[in-house]
Amino acid sequence: MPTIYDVAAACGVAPSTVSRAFSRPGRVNAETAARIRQVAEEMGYRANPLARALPTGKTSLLALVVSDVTNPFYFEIIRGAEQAATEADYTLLVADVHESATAERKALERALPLVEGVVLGTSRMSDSAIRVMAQQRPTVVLNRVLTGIPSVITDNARGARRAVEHLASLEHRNIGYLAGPEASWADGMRWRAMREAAEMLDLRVQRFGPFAPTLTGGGEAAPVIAASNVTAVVAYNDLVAIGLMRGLAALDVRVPRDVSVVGFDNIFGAEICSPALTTVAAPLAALGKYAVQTLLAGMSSRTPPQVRPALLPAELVVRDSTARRARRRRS
Amino acid sequence: MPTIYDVAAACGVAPSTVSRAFSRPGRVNAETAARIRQVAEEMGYRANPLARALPTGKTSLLALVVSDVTNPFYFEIIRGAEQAATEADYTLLVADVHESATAERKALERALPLVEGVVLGTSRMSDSAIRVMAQQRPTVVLNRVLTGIPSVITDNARGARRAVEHLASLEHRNIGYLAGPEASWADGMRWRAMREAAEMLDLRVQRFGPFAPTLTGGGEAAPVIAASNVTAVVAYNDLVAIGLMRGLAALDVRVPRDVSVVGFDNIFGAEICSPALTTVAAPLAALGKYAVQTLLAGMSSRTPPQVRPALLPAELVVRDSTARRARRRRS
DNA sequence: CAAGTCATGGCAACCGATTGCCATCGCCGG
DNA sequence: CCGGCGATGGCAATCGGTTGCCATGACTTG
Repeated sequence: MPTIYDVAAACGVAPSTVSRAFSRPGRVNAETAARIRQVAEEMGYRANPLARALPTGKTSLLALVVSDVTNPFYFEIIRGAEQAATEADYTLLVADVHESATAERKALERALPLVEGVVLGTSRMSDSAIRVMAQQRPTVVLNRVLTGIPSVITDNARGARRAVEHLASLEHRNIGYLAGPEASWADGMRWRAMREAAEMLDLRVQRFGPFAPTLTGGGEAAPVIAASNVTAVVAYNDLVAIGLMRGLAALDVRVPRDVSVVGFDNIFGAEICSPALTTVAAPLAALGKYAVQTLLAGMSSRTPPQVRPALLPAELVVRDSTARRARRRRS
Repeated sequence: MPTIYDVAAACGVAPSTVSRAFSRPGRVNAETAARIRQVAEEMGYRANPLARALPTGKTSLLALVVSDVTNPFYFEIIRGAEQAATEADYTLLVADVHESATAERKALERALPLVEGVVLGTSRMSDSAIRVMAQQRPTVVLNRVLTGIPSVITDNARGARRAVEHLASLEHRNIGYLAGPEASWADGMRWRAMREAAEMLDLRVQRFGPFAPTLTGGGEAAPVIAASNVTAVVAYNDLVAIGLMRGLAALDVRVPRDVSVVGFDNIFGAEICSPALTTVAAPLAALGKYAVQTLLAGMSSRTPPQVRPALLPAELVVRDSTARRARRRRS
């Protein structure tokens, strides 16, 4: 690999001039610069990003920390984030932390010195740990609010409201909520919004769980729901909802005939499962993209910007897992 | 951030000694080393990976290039790869190239100087381009064979054979294959193995397509299949198979009653779609893990190892999308 | 006791870029 | 004709580790 020294020698100029020909366009004579670039091109010169990063700190690397890469929730987020990063000439480092707070710390420890900024997808770390992190590197948090730290969140309240309204319009009066992890900020939001919406519409809501935010977790909820008197269920997320539907099917409870089910997030899979899942669609790609853009914005301006969390709209996608309440529950 | 110079000053030794205390355990007096480590610990010293990487080239970074992060095919591969990387104290850089050869080149160009090695998930690049790449950095190719370059592949031939045998045992005599992208190495393998297996069992196979390896691609295949005389279809991959099933459902062709469908890969979604998909399960996590391990092995030994591609077994997972051939096709 | 070996630590070059500061030169206005 | 300014290019320090080589001193061995 040729270096600026090689190019400089070939051009008969100093290395610093070569460097400036690339990074300080106006700083060097136009003709000289053109000649240098020409020669560099011919020699196949590429700047070594490590060498550049050492004195400047500009690695052009951003980290996206996700709790579980195999969770379809992240697919579109990753893609959106990567797109925004690429557009800004950054490379995205996706770190999977396997739902473990310790793995998360280790992954961050490893990646932090390399990256210029961090996007924390639904982190399992404590607020204070995140704040410590945010002092080391510009940070944006996804789907969680920490005062003082920029965050991008889905408008879950609105989504939950839509879901409850939808169920109410189908004459459900008795709704269940399948709770996710206690530590989940989104879970709290969703539950609260549901309760409020239910109160407005004069419905009854019950909380079940917590359950693991996985297919298995949803499956475990099935007997609980089957034994309850709710005619509709809103699940913490799509994975749980799908797991629940499969569990209910195994118990011979039909969806949506006997029980209506609504999920959250609209992940890949919500559409292909059977019955296709009615769900509150989170703007996943936009979430990832906007998070990275916010991060980059915060990195370029010296002043910590954006005090308020950015709220991205959620919409209800009605599919086949919700239906008008049956006259009576099956025995 | 304290540096080795700070630690050295605090200990009254030379920076080189501090460096060796960490990287050359035996090279420095045990007591001195212990003292240095102690002081370093107290000062919160962390080696700067950039500074270390500059002279040594050891970035502890590996790249995994995937054609599309949102393709569920990659989820487990990514996880397996990341696990193997983490175990070896490496960090995995996942690059999404959006199914575009040019984006792939650009992403590689950006990442290559940073990483010590590359795993190419189903690459869209030409063989020669890959060979050029492989000269720059140790490379392992996934699901594709290039002589001279280590590769890890699924035993598609065996999988395809199993699929055909399964269909034969269900009395299907007339089988269709939904082809994937022309450029796909796996597509060629699967089709060839199917033909051979069909010949052995005295079945008839027809090739349809190519179709895009997506849900949409599968949907587009539905009318073609409906109009054909095959009673069973093997699709290029699960995404196509699921798309096909949805398309057939829309045309009122029932699966598996009218047509049996088999996919490839056993992605997330194969299990939750309806009917649950019978598919040739690729050992996805193992594939990713083994690819990284092969890469690391190749990096440590100076000699290019492993001439033969590693063949990982594929198994048929029988679910609900295949059934005994009906007496007659619906009109 | 002399010569050789080993353990230990320091010096300084090096990786490849960036950048503050200085030198040179041409040109301009006074 | 002189002082000053802008344009241009070079020098050398710097980022933070790594490592080849050398110096020192202790210990072993014949």
